[in-house]
Amino acid sequence: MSAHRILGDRFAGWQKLALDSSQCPVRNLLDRIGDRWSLLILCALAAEPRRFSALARDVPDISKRMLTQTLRTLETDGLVHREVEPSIPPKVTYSLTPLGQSFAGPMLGLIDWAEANFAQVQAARLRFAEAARTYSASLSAIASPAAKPLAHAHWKL
Amino acid sequence: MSAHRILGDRFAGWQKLALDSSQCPVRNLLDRIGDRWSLLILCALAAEPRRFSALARDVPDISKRMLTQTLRTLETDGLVHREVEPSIPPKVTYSLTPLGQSFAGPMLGLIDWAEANFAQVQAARLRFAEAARTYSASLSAIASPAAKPLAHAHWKL
DNA sequence: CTGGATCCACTCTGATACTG
DNA sequence: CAGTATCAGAGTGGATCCAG
Repeated sequence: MSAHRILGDRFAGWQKLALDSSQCPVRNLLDRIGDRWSLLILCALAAEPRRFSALARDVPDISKRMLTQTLRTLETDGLVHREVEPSIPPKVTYSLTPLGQSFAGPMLGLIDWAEANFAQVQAARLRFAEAARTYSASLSAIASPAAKPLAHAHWKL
Repeated sequence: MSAHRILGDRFAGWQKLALDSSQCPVRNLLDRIGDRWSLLILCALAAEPRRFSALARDVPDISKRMLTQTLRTLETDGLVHREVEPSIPPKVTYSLTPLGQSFAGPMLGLIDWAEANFAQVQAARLRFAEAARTYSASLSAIASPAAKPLAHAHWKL
């Protein structure tokens, strides 16, 4: 039985719960990793535990604000451990918890798919853009001669 | 070799590309599935091809606006196929493309993890909330007697 | 060094009304 | 039925300045 059939069967069971976002595991998960930075930080920490400033360097273009915020959320959810060494200046080291490491498997699956199929996605986008261009060109080509023939035009596209 | 180590090794290779969001497969993928509805719609379509109004019924609380927009994006990326039957009233059926079906595997991995570990995440949140409550209580307890002792207090937490 | 606080711009989303 | 158009509100992320 293929994966997409299993997935479909699974879906039916959610419909009652999905109404309540806080009770749906999938919605909850997406609220966390669906942002711009969580996955990237998780990947960085999977490589090795890092200090705050090391993360700021290695995760491109993230601001301190978002780094702090994202780390705090991941810590709250038990995916990341925060270790404070009370020296001056302070050293704070972040690492993956066992729970965080267990997430690496599914995450890797997702990443593999993304890398393997990115070219196809890009190709699909190009096809779509080309189709839209051709369509609008055909529209403007017949715009002057007649006005009414355009009715329902997009139904037939 | 464990998944989180492999993931870490992978991360190093991105750092040059991750600067350019449009060239990073992972960033691109997140831009799509990171929203509220894409994954839910993909799951619904994995069960079986559906018409627009059927999707609107089965995906809880989605507005027509977001349904249209999300489907269009998924179609642009080549994950969803849009079939128009030019009758009156029109019938539009959406289904997964082969590319969309191939995504079901990684997606299922993610969902399995979410369902298996949701309880742990919730527990972690409770622990965190409790810790915060205890901490702020201890703060207010010593707030009156002395003002200075609070310095660096959160370092020691 | 590791953040917290504030202000601002932008995006995402939903509600409503209209069209072919 | 299957959308599109427009508006308004909430949420998100960034820049900057400040503090322990």
